[in-house]
Amino acid sequence: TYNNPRFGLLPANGHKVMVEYSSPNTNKPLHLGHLRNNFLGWSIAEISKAAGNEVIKSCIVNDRGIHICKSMIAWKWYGNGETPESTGKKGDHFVGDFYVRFNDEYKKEIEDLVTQGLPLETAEKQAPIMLAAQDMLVRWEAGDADVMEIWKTMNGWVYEGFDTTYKRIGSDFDRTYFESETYLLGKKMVEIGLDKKVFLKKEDGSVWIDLTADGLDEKIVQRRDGTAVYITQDIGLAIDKYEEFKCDESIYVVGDEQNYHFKVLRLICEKLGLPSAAGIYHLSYGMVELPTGKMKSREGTVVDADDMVEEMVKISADHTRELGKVKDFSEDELNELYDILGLGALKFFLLRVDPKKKMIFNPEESIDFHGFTGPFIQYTHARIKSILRKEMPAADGEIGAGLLPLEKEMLVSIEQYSMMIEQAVTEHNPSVIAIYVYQLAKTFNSFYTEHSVTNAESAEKKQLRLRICQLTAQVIHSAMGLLGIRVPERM
RNA sequence: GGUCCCGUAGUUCAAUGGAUAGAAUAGAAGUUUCCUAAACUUUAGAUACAGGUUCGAUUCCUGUCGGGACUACCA
Repeated sequence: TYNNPRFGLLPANGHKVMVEYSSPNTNKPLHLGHLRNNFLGWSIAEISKAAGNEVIKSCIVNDRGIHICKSMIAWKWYGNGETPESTGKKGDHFVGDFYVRFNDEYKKEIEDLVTQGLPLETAEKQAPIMLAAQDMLVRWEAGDADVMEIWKTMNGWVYEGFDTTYKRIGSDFDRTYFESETYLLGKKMVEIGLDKKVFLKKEDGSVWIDLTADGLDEKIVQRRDGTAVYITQDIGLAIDKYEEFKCDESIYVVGDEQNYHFKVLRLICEKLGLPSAAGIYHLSYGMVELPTGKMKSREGTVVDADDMVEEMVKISADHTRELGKVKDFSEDELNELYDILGLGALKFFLLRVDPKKKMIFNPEESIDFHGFTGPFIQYTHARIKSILRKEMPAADGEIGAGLLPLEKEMLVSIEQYSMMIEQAVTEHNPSVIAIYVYQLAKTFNSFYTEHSVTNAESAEKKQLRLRICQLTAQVIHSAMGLLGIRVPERM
């Protein structure tokens, strides 16, 4: 029979898993790379839930550090009291512009110093704007009131911008951590590590760990001036997270450029004897690159996340209007459809490839709406729904004899769904789901062309095919849901 | 210099050491009196190079060439 299908509802694995993703910096807006990160993290979390795990989605906001001080100094020196409101800019873009400004001014200052006869290296260290940023970081860690006020104000602007973007792309978190809250615990661990002789203090006061015995180098964990570096806060965060949730596994969705960082982090946690060490898993995903190479914010070659989303929605709107199939939709219904299609195309594009591999995005060629794409699958769903609006299958039924090849293929394909979820969760790989649901839709389209449902040869055939339609629509809806992609009733 | 990753149709992506290396797109040729042609059908097109292990290599090993990441008192 074909009743009571299992839509990936696997017996509970019973693991408690934390998925950490997004990890934005509060000195610049999100870009295409963040979108891949967000979609991956969100999807991995949902797939893990479907496999029966308890999942906590978390985000670590890198809200402190020298890079944050850079945009703060630039705003203080060149901002003239401007705000996002006064300029009409989105908060994260507003602050990001000052980060760019810092680098421009820094570059100028270096050039000036070099023409004055200083060697480049010295010039880089002595440029006034850089010294000011470093000084500001020290004052930040000391809790200087003026610095804290600028910091809170500017970060507030950025969070407003991020919230808008997250809402737009459907990203959400159960728990948000702030580096400004975890770095102190990290610094405390530096003290403990020194006592345990895991870390060593050099003559100038900087603190290091010697990992040469593990095939790595020496790694700094605290600066000469006593301020924390990136890894310091990550040590604190690992403890914080474990204390709060006691997860079996902590998946960090972070780019492969940080492979070394996570090797070091895990080693340090092990050497400090932290119980969280064993569960650290770095889901190392490949960078999104342009045909010209890596995206670099300093060279203005980043693809902005907000722009990207709006571009995709616009293309889907143009395309929909051109086809003219939903002329009876209201303004709101149309806008919702454009969002569903535009974001669907974008998410599917980023999730259909193996996370481990870097991928190339060519801004000259817009993301496709035909073939191995989100809209292809969404279209298949809409077509099925069109049939089911006319008639639903009876509650029960038998497959009957004389199953045609495409009918059989559909039933087999539908059955495979739960296996695919299992594979996807084991491999931490949403592309398994994307490839599967594409194959399912593709097979359905052949089936649809070959066999009529409403005008089937017999009443039994009609029932069977209606049932196939219903099951296929349900699997598409569910599988696309695991990728964070909605499917329309009509398009 | 050291460590690691990558190189598959014009392009973007697939292939636990196994059969004729799969898709999509761009190209060529077709399919709408009948459930939505964002679809379907047909066609042409690729493993960087040279060795080695193996009954068998896109996959494993060595070398060459080409590309990238990391090796920061950046995050």
